[in-house]
Amino acid sequence: MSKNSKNFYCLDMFPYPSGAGLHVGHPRGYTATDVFSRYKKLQGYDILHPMGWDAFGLPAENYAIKNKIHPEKVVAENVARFKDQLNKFDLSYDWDKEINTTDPKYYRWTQFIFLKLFERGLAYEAETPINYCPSCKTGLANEEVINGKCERCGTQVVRKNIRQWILKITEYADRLLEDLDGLDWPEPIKEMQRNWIGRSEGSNIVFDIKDSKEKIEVYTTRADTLFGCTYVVLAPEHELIEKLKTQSSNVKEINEYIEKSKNKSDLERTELQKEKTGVELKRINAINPINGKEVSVWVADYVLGHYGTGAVMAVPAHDERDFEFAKKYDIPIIHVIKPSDDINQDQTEVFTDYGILINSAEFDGMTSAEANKKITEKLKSSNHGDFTINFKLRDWVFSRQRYWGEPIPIVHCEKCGIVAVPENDLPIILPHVENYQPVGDGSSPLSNESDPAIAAWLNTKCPNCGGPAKRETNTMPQWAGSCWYYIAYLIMIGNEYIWDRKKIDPWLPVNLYVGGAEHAVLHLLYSRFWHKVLYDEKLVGTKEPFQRLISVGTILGIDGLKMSKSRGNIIDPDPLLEKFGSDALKLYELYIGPFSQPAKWNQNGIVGMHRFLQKVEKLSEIKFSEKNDGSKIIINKAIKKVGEDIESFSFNTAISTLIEAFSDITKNGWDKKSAEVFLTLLSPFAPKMANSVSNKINTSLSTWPEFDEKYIVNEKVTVAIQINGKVRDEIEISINDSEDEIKDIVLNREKVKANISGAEIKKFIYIKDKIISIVV
RNA sequence: GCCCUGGUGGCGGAAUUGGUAUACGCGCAUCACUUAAAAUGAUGUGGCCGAAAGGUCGUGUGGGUUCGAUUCCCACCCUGGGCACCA
Repeated sequence: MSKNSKNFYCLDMFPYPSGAGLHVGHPRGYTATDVFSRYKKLQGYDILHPMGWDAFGLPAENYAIKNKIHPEKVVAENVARFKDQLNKFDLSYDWDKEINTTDPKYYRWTQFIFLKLFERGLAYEAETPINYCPSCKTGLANEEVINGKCERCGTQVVRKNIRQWILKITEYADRLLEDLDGLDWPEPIKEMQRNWIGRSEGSNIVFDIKDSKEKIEVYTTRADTLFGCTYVVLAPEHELIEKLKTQSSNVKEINEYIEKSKNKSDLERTELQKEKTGVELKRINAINPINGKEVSVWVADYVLGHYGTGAVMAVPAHDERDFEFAKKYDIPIIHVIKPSDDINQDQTEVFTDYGILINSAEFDGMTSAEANKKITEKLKSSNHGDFTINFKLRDWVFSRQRYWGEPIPIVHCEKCGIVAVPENDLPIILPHVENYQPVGDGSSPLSNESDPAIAAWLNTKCPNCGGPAKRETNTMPQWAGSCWYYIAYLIMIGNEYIWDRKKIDPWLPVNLYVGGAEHAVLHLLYSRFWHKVLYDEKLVGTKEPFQRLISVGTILGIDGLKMSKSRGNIIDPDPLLEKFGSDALKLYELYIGPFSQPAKWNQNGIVGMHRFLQKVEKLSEIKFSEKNDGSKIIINKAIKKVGEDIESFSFNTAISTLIEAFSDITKNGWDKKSAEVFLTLLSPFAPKMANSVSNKINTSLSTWPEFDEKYIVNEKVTVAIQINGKVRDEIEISINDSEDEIKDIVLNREKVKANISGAEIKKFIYIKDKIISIVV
């Protein structure tokens, strides 16, 4: 079964129901999807436009801890409040499909998907150094670290070794990258995902070690610079160091250095201002496989252990970092690339661009691209190198040492080790406990056995051998629930969720998905990953979840800054709704500016929309006249323009078209048909007013009108006359007039004659419908 | 540093493939209605010169291509976002 072409799935990124409630910025996206849904419905589509709550996660939990109210209660209260506020906007949501990620019936399936990941070997447990937020007291995913700080609270992240569940998102790196091409998403967001995935084509090159069987394999994208390699560097984590250091004369120094860099956070290690440091593995020499030259071997923390092979060949002449390091430690610098267009370049500096090879034996004179290939091929023939591909994307740290999340459906058995909970035992319900403060030592609050409520949950039987076992106490991150919620709406029947391709396939992929660009590499990457796993499991039928994505621009406070409680610049929609009504507020939400761009709130802006609606209201009092061509032309042009603008999310211009059409027809005279069409065009934006007026004048707004081409084409048009590039006159012409006819008329006009004042006409240009340009 | 946005009146912003820059809304000014104010309606509203007609300068800055550039090209400046020792 595949997507039903009559079905239109119009989806908002579901909100986190925060305690602060809605401000005027939230409904911008909701208003847009509302307009779009209503518009598509008028076109005869079956619309799915659901809403729900992404309610697990830190804010509710932190609020709960602070105010000593259980998160369950906090969430229930916030949801009620949010929903109440949202309803005041008169949005056309299918509330019978309301979902909540904290509902055990819901997270039964979140856990189910985790089991699928586990079965496929895509979820594994590991104790590795990860990013840890000391304030939230939990591990974080790479994507949740912004400039070295916790995405949630802004605290500086530290490195910590904690037992973690990790998802192998890297296994899907290629597909996540490739399938972006087929998506109708904003290019900048695709680009952000591409950069985050960070595919890089290069070569692995093997350096033998002198008087040893060990080898160092490095990754480089610049095999063309291999002749310029004067040392190789191992990351402090590199396992080869253990083997090599015993033979070097400065073991103590090396150990100290490794110990020191272990304690550094990623931020400290990558601080740009920071001077590079490193230690040579003395008496160890590596052999450059291309020319047999011996080079020194170093350990330095400017090389990352988790990328490529954790080792690099250093070419100080053609890499900034190596250059800096080589200068500091007095390592030779050999130039092997010259810029193609500049033979006399100053060879004391670094040159990092591609160019032409020099000092590279038989490769001299080749371009970088050519040499890259040829050098790697030569190495390949002697088993000292090959082409390879690397990704920046790292596996997803998936466990949190926090209470308010989905329990991971795993038990730890003394005999059997890690055992998956059988699907029939799902959901593993998060126990209702009183003590859920985070601990901070890398353990979860759910491992505190001194609390009897926790102990009762924690101690269980192994599903495998029946012996004593303990539940996994880490919980899932907030992103888990939102990874598949667009499917949850489809499989919800009554109050139950039943996974059924017959329900899913007719609606996927989501036709239109609207939300903030801040999720470009978090939610939008994670859910694409899960979706692909579900696709491989044949649990969904499409490779991608969201076909068209539009990002909504943030609405800023009147001070031009992001609205926040602490800045005190939050605009509460309630008084505006009361004074002007939902129609006017929604109109202004969209009229304020281009949809995907940020916009400053202006308290007065809504007034114009209110005035417009008041005028529309008076339509019910006027006497309709006979149809006339003037109004027909206006309304047909409006049908075309408003439809196109809605399709392209240019709501601001759609609304100005409506305003303009209204005042033009008012000047021309309203007939009933024009009024009906106008109200239909208005109805997605201002449904209350449109329907109320339509009732009064006794028409119905059930179908989106089609425009009549013959009223759209202009027969007469006013064009400007330019003389030497300056507008000097304008003239109304019929579009069927020939250029000669027009030339005749134009050149005899008084203003034109005056401006030419007898000079010779060098050129006469007539662009049909647009302009007449005379050059003298 | 790299990648991506955007820069147009007092303000938010319009302008199809290069073709009358400033649509639409806000604000402001004048007028009408009113005892008055609010609300509403009408007219006007980029700068400069001019009584007007009209002229002239104007889309971040400096160049270029073109009969014609907000739009295309080159260099630079600023705003917002993302990434950041990824070899």
